[in-house]
Amino acid sequence: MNLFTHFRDQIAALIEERVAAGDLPQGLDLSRITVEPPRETSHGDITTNAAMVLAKPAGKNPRDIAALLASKAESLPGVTGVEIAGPGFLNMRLSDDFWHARLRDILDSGVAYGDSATGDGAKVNVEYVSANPTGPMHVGHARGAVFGDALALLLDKAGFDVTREYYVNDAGAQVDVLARSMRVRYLEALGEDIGAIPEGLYPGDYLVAPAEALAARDGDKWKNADEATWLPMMREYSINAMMDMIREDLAVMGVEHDVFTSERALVQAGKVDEALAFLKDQGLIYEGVLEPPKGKLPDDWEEREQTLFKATQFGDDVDRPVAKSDGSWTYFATDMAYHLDKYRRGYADMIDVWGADHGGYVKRMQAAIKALTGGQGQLDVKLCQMVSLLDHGEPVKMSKRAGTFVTLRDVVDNVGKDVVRFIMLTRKNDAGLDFDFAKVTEQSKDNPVFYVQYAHARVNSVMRMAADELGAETVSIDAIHGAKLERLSDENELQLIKLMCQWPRIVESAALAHEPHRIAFYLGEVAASFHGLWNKGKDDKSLRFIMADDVELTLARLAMIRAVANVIGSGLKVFGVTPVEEMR
RNA sequence: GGCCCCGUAGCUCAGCUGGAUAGAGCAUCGGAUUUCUAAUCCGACGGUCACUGGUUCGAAUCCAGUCGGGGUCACCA
Repeated sequence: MNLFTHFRDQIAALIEERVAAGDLPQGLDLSRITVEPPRETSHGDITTNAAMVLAKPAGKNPRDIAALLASKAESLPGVTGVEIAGPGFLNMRLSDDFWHARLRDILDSGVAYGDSATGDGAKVNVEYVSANPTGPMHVGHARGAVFGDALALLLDKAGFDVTREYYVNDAGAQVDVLARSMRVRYLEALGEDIGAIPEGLYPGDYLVAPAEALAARDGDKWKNADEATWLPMMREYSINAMMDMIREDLAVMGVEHDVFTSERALVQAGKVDEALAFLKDQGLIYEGVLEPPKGKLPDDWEEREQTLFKATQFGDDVDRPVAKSDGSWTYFATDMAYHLDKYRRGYADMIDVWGADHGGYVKRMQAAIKALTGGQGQLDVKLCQMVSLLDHGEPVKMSKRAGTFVTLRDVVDNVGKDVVRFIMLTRKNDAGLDFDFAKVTEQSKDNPVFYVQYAHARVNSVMRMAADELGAETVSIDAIHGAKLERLSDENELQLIKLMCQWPRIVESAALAHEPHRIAFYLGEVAASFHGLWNKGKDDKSLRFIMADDVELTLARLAMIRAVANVIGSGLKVFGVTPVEEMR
């Protein structure tokens, strides 16, 4: 239960009552009314802006409206006090019983706590990674991969029907380059002296193994074949080999897609012709000459007639070319067809995760979707900024040529997938991110992964200790679930419970905003609150979780920290991070 | 030059899509603790939310412009 939406509904009902009673006018718009936790805890447990929002349309003073609602709000179940404050806030205090009941909810739900029906089963398509199938994944891809994956998990938790998709860019010129590079390695595998890899081909040694496998499978069958014969074959073979490699890299990170869509297949199925024909029918495709960009002119600028899409009609800055001079489609054209395809598969809601260097591409894609779906489809593009790899504050040098190229695999092998995933999600997607090998593996509170994981481990540690001290029977799961939660009356304990009760609300807002990083900050808060309580037990022995002479109180406290583990476990699950039981 | 993102404490960043006196962690300073519950704890200092206007009951948040940083800019994906 999201208690904030719960009380929002209650407040809305109160308002309807006043409307029925004639105290407030008909037809008020209640959509802007919010119920949220006040920033200042002295203002109570929940607060609503209802009176202020309604003041103008109702033609009344906000404090008068607040007064109108206050007396009724006082008798709502769970509410123990109501105050009117400031310009017309309605602040409410909730009973300890109410909070204990919410704690019970957390215990009963386990890591499913926070699951929400907000999405109402609506279909959402999240496209992420979509790296070119021309080599292994590097760290730059990792952020988008983790972000997209966590966003998908988050939307899923919030009740959306999510599909994770990977768009395979296997139609452009670069896969021909890949095929040619593979052929060189193939000849090498057959024992030929290939010398240096020719300029313009991919020199990476990741092609060696698949080329050897090909030579082992087919022998010298392709050695003297015509290009027209070997090129398509090499292309297909290489793409498959690279995609296998990419899938493996992703699997190491725990990233799995539901659907892989091939650009080449789209083109071959005529989807691009179809999309373009549709636009042409609407008069949105024309032959024309673009103005040169304002300011400095590219040196190789020449006036050129091309086939253009009227993107300007849908909010873009210039019209965009859809065909190359050799007659093939531009990337944009096939991408239009791809997004139309997604829309037709039932995804009016689309999310694309791209690198920030593709920012200039957003407007045209959104313009295209507007045109292709008659305004019915929606695309939110999440741009991920660069990750700087550091070690003890010093940049890790990355150079393909020098061979110090850091692959995703290297990083995961070094620090583990859980650390990579968590750290990648500790910043907003559109902000840069430092990934310092030394820092992210440090066991200190400066390290957010450690801090959060440690809280989870500490809960389990206390559980083990309780079993030792009091006997496993005494503190069994059943005993904990049957605990007398009303024994939790300390202010700090109640604060921790209240914080945990925000989890459903955090899930919903993060999901709707497409911002998984909020979860990382929230988990940090829960961990801090829990560690804080634990530390208080050092000074004040009566606050320790395990009170040997008061089993009833111990069980209540164990229930509380069990809930902490549930909330943290639930959050880590959204991140695709495995909670640890123990740290040694 | 056009467009997009960013600008919040000395540093690294939050700020719940418009709420009340703008928060946290480092760092600095001042105390506590001399040990075990498992990787110390508490407090203080610190702000023109880049700037200027606008929208309204109310703006760090939305809009316009200015300044500064980054990205990007016609057949590469």
